[in-house]
Amino acid sequence: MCFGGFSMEETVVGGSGNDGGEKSATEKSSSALSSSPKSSSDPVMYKLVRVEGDGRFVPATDDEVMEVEELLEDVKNDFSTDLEQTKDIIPKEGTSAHDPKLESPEGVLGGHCKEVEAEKSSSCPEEGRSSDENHVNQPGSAGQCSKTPARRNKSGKLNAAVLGRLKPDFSKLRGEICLDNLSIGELHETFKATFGRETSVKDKQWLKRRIAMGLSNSCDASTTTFIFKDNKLIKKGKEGSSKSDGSELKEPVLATVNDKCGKSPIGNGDKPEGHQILSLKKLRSSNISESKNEDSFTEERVAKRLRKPTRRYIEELEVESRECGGRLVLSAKNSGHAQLSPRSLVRPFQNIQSDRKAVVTRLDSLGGSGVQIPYVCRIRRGRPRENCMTLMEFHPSRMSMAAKLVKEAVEVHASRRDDETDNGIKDSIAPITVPMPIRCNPVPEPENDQMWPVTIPVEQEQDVEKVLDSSGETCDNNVTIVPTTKGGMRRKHHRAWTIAEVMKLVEGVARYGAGRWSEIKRLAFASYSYRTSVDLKDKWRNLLRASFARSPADKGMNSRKNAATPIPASILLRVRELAEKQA
DNA sequence: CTTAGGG
DNA sequence: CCCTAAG
Repeated sequence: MCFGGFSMEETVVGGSGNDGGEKSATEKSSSALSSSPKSSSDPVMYKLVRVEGDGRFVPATDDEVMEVEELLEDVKNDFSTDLEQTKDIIPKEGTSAHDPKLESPEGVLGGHCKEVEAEKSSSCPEEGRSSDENHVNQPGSAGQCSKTPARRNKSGKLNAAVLGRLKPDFSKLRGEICLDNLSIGELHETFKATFGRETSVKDKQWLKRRIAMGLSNSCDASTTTFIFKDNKLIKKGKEGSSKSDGSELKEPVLATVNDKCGKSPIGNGDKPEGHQILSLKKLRSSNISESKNEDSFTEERVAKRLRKPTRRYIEELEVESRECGGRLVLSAKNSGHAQLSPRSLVRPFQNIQSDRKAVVTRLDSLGGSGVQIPYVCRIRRGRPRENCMTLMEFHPSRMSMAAKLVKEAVEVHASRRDDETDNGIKDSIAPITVPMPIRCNPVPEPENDQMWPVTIPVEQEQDVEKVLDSSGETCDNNVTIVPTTKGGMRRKHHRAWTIAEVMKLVEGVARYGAGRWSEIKRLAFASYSYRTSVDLKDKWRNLLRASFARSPADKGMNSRKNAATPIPASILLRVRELAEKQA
């Protein structure tokens, strides 16, 4: 679980999001910092402190304490071991890990805790490992790559624990895992520990793949140099492809995955926005490679998937992910919220700010508004005009309503800008204001269907069309939901063609020729920003069909009530002429 | 991005 | 109407 990061230390950090520019964070520190790893049964006391920019610990305020209290309350019993490890996640100046557990022969774990600090600002895997040399005080530590994953998994486990109030079973995640030998129940446990959520899937194979991928999903598998073999991660390539050495494979099952990936996508401390975005890229790809097509998944496949999945693929993935308690960004985040606190839903934006790691966000600067929105893939690129009602109907999922609304708001915003550009209308756009309470009123006016108090210019052409539109089909309220295969749903916004539009289209075809759709759109359809060139083409196709089909004889179609714009025969005739002329 | 064609 | 493969 490399996103929706909600590890203990992060939670605490988030709880004190009152750093007014001052780089400070609140973290808890263990009063038993020096305790040995085996003393996990010892009573441990935790004190909430803020870490100032210089590393000093400052006692937390009462508010801060209260912020985290209930969280800790719920989980502290489960964290006898977790907290033990957390202490090494919380970097402390000059503290070196004495934990023998943390000093594996490879120095894998010993080094990483230092790196955490510097990782805050380190960069993307493709750019190579960040060379924040100043922080690595670990002589003879193993390759940098191997450190991070170890931490990641550790954090991942913490996340899982906090998110799902689950007791992570580290023994299952530590060391080599032979998923083959696990029973369904054990697989479920492992799954739980890996993803922080339950699963009811009984399919052993599926579980194994999920878990395997889950453990390796922190980066795009295609960029790794590891492959799966017998449910173990094996480094492929020159350096000992499948050493039976064992020592090399012990920890690596968890720790090797990120060879090239570098740092953990999980948030540490104050992360620059850029970092989040980069992480998200990884998240997306990992999501993609993680699920779907489970059946055709093979070991090598991890490294094989190079082609960027199509949008539809992603959508379907989203659906699937939802169905099985998905790990997709939003779903996962939301499920986490649901379990964490109902307040989350009430104040989504505060959460974004205070629990930055819990809500995967990106900074969106559409219209210069600079809104921080939950990261979602924009499925719609064209005309995202769905109003709230249809939206809600469409997404009965656990996807956070707030997230959806914000998403749509931004999309609408974006589309509006497109429209303006199309029409050459320039106007300043008011900053998006996202209402905290979720209220949606169906707005009939199509060009005003954004549900946000956003000031946006209205094209005057709309009024023109309203006049011309005999059928009164001006609003695209009629966004129908069409079922797709795979059981998913897809929005289909329909906007009936008016006679005026058809006439313009015919005229455009006559003038510019069929096929020059972009020309026609630009010159004859400048007013109708919602008609794309593809729409024109489709409509023309339909017109052709209609004109040729109906000309021989006006057959029984008449009885049918053609409420939707019965195209006048004259136009049809014209269409036929044009078609023959061009053919 | 545009066009063409399938769904 | 939507999606995608080709220019």
